[in-house]
Amino acid sequence: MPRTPQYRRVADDLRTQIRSGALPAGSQLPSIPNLGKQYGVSDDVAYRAIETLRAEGLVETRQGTGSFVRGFTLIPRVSPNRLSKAQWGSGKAIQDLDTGHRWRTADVVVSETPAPADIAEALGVEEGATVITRGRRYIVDDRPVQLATSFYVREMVRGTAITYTDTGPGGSYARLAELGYAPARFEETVVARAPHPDEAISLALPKVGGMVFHITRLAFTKNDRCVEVNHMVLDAAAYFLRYHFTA
Amino acid sequence: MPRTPQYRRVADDLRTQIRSGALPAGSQLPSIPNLGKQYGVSDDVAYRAIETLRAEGLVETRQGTGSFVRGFTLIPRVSPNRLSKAQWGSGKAIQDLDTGHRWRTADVVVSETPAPADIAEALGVEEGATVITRGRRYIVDDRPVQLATSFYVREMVRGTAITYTDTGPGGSYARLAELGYAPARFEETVVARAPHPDEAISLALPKVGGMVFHITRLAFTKNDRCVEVNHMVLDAAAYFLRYHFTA
DNA sequence: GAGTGGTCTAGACCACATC
DNA sequence: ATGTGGTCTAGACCACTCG
Repeated sequence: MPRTPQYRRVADDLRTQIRSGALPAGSQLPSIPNLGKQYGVSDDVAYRAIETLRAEGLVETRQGTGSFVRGFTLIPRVSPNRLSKAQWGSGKAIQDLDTGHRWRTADVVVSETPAPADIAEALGVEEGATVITRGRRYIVDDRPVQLATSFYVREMVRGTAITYTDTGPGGSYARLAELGYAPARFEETVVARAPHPDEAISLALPKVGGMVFHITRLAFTKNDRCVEVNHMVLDAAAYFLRYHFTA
Repeated sequence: MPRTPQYRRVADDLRTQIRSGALPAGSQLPSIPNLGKQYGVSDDVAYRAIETLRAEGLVETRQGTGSFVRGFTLIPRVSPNRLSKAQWGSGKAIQDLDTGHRWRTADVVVSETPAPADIAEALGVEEGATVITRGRRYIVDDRPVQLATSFYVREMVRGTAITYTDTGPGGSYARLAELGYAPARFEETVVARAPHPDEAISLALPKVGGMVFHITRLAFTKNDRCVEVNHMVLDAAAYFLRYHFTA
């Protein structure tokens, strides 16, 4: 008869209170010393109980302030729609489609770097060849939720607005289309993994238990030329992904 | 100057050894007491270092035996292909496509249950109406990696092979097609979350730090009738997902 | 039985946020 | 200054696995 550990008992009890609504979203949990007293356990056990809930994405902690019940609204990311030609063909930014949230981008940085092996292979250039990279961070409702880095073949995009921090109406796909490289199809690869330390900082993830979606998207022209590689790292607790396809 | 905690130093060092190949896949890590002595920290700190690596999916622990470096081969799950009509139209099982691994299913259980709200809404029946469920577990290379439960409208499939444990050549989609309900398009919704306790057991996930993909797939006929809801729970450390779509 | 992982305590100390 | 989270120790005890 494997008796359930104390930290689990505490976590289970708090989880029940959260799900039942007794502890509504945004409300503050009892402090760690208080939890310890309430349940008759040591502070360390109370800490680990909260750590467990944090790993489950139910609770969010602010240093020196307290732990709070998180809201559950996941951001939809509906793939075929957001990349449809109708979108970027007419000046709309991709993220305008992901409804009901206040978007903004930050820390846009464009640079030239040698291509890592996987990027080079996808883009069809030599490993170490110079490629253009566009990095940026997406912030939704004041919460950093996504990092993205796009890679382009330098000769293809040199001197266009893709190399500016503002790519202009319709974004980079509209610019690629103007160059005769309109994306026709996409391939996305999704893995879930723990964040790297720098990603954990940029996305304000908890030190333990945070997870990210790592999505790699390749954009191909109708001639099957790969014209963009986009590496995205999303806070997995903030998003759901939706895909459509036919039989 | 935020000095890095000890358990992190230990974890970082082990992680480096793993990535560098000094600790190859399958090899055993030093025991917790030994780690503590080596790094001059308490056993508890050594434990938490290993706990961190486990949360990152790098290490796997067997009770009373030791901790071991995990392998990295992810199972591909390529969605449009595996559900193409050509597949189930001609007697092939879906998983035959996911190459290079030894598949088998286990614990197939068919039953009739009252429909939960979300299922009922998707299938277009009353909440609580009786639906057919098909649960099963997928095992790859002797490792349980996926749970799946499909839901069907009872009146639609009663008396067909869908209600048997073996659905016959081409599987349930072939049977639906024979009934005039051939799936024409699919919608998949992906979230990453911590496993429920029962899922953690069925998938043999670590008690802390394990993550699952929860994928909900709806199958629609060409008349936009939803004929199947499929809930899948995948060990997120075992899979990568791939999707194709057009602009 | 000996070695392994897993849980727990009491108390200590640090870092951070708020007043 | 006080209260919050976060890390650490030394030692204890339990459960599991293997020989």
